[in-house]
Amino acid sequence: MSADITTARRGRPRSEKARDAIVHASIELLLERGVAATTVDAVAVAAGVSKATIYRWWSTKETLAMDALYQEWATTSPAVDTGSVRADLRTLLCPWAELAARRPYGRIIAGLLVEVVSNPDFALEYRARFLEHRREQGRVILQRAIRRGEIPADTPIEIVLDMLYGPVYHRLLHGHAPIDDVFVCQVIDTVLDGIKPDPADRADAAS
Amino acid sequence: MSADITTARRGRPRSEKARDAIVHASIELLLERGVAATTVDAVAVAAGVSKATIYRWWSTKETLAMDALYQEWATTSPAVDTGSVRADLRTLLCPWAELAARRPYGRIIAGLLVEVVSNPDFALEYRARFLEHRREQGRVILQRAIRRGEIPADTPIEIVLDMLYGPVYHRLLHGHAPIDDVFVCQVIDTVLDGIKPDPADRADAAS
Amino acid sequence: MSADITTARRGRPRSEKARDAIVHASIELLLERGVAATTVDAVAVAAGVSKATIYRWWSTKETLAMDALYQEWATTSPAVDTGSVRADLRTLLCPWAELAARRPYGRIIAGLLVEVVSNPDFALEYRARFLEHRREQGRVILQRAIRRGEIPADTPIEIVLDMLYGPVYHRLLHGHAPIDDVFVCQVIDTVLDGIKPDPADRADAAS
Amino acid sequence: MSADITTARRGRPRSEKARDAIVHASIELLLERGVAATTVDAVAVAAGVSKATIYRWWSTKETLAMDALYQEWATTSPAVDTGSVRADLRTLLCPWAELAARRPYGRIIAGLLVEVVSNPDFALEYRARFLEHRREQGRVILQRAIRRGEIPADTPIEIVLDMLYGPVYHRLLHGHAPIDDVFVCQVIDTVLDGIKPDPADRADAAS
DNA sequence: CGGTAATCGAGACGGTACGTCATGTCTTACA
DNA sequence: TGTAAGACATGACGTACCGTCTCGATTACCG
Repeated sequence: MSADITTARRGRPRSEKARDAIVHASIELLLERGVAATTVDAVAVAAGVSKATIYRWWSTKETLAMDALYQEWATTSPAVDTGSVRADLRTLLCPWAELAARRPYGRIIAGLLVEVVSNPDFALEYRARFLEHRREQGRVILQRAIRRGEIPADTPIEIVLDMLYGPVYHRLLHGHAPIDDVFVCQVIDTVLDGIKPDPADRADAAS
Repeated sequence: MSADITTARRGRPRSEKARDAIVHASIELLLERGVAATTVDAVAVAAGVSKATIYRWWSTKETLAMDALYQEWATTSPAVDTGSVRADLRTLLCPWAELAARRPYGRIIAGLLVEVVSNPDFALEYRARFLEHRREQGRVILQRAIRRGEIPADTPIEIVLDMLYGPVYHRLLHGHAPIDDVFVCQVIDTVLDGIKPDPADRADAAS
Repeated sequence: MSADITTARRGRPRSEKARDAIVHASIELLLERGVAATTVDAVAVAAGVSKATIYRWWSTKETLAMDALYQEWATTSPAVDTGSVRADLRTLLCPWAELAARRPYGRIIAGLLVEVVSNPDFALEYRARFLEHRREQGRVILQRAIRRGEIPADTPIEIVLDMLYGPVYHRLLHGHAPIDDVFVCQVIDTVLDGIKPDPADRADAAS
Repeated sequence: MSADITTARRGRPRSEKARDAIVHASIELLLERGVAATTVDAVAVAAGVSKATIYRWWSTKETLAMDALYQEWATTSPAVDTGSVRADLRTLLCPWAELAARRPYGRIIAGLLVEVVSNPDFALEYRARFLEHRREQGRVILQRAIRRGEIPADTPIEIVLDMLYGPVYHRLLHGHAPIDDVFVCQVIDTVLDGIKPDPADRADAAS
């Protein structure tokens, strides 16, 4: 990942100032206009940088958009152990949902999803950086809950994760309803209540 | 809404053959390549139609993509009354999920969402045609379930709808896991079980 | 040219009103914008006529422009016999030059010449209607002058005609200098004086 | 006018190879088809160049056509002093007329005149490059002839120039007769003889 | 402290799709 | 059959963006 500190690199070193300016300009333009309407030329101008410098470090506009989004999106609240699943999940999801709602990140995510659904390599990279990291934190919480006996041992964890993140992404991308704490808490509650049901109610589920 | 049957329309009438060819060619190209990589020229050639004819009826590529997707997507299974919520929801969601999984519709939807998150007018139209119609059917089912006493009267219906559709869209757009009947049924079961919880478990929910 | 009055033509007869409106609208638009910038649609709208009606009677825009120009341009002052070549030529050329100078006919002529230099059939038609008619009148004057003994019998008539019309067209098309009576008369005088020179001056012409 | 030799020019320098290829391809296509039928796309393909590169340097097709024509047309025979007006004018006009007759330059000129008669700015530029340069050489010859006493001091030089160039352009654009040395020499002779007439013949000219 | 080498800015380049526009044809219903 | 209305195929237009490239200038290290 990081260059060997003893390996001296020849030539002029990469300008960190330029990198920061590019990522910063990108995120602003992307949030304002979305991926499609953000041109690399515009980023270059806004960052006070040459277009060649951008393409030297990012092979496509989407790769740059991914890095730019990651910069903001990766503020990871560690999966703290509060003692209860419910609180753990709230601690995990609420700050993230708040972040998602604060600015139109949906514009960038939608643009990246276009690439995800068509470009398998990009999809791998995208999921690793934006989905898997957060899912892993949820997974830890759920497994801890199993150990604690809060939820059944046969809980379908992957599906539960989709039920926690899916509704938030749904509103983020479609914009038909707001993403607020009430919404997130209700989702968490319903999921948690749903995975430890009263057996008596499930009589008709077998049909 | 309907044209006056006695009012003769002047001029050459619109070619329905051309319209069909355009929509057909579009859906094929869109599924194959996605919205961004589908060019209007390519649609025109594939449909054996002039580019001008396309632009006469669809102002943007996204509008055309919406119409093309709608053609396939709008196969509405009416919200039949099977007698139980669980079966009603399965009848509603399973065929739709199967359809969604059969071909890469995610490619088109992602392309349309790009427009949705940036263009409010388009978003209204999109939601009316692709979200609201299906949500309304789910709403009917849930309200019937309330009348039957299967679920509480204070069930937060809109959130429940997001919990039913959101996870499916999540997998459709991110492609991290398959959309099969097991998944859809599990989502339905968890949601239904979650909205009629044992009151005793909710002690900490009030905080 | 004209339809046989005894031949009964089936169906609706051609609308002379439409023909006039088309030619009239054409000439106005052509003078205002030139041939290239005048669209057939615009002519149709201005004439209150269908585009199909225009194409029924004129196969191309240029053909229509030719007819429209001819309408105005064909005001033929008959080659009157005043008794002297000089006066005959003035009577022939001055009114025509005045007409040419009154409105920007050069715009239409330039547009037609584009077709002339590339389309031999059009060139034949154009020359027959716009050049040959006027040249013939000049030819008659010059031949009369030969019979009268005003100019030599071996006068190269075709070249003389080019020397009379060429300078006027030159100014008409290039617009570098005005076309007025002084100019036209000077051209006539110089040509007439040039074709009956003092033989003594031509000593070096043989080299 | 000339760039400061010490001022280093930033960025990739303009490709002279591309410029030459564009002008070359243009002149060939223009001569073959005329201005209207020459598409910028065709020029780009023939020159092995991007369309954007053409539009970067030439704002319109006509501007490009002007540059392309100028490349060939600007072969200036300097106004040599042979000792007699007649020979001077022949030396000036005959090679030019030969050039004009060799290939269908009329096709290009007609196309440019369309712009000349409608676009005043273009007209200025066109006249400066294609008319004025040659007229100036004729002017020099005629003024030298006045000093020598070969022609009257009050010779209307501008009109004489129109009488020398006009007939050639007339045949070039209308194509009704060939442009050969006999024609050009006859024009020169007639004009020269016409501007030093026998005063006795001009009796009726004053009216 | 001068050479080497990678970076940077500027901006021209080939390529490709865009959405518009004009031409000339065709298809209706009406006169 | 001629006409108005207007949809149609064709194809060029001029613009815009992408990602590559070629310059001269800059900035480190390395010898």
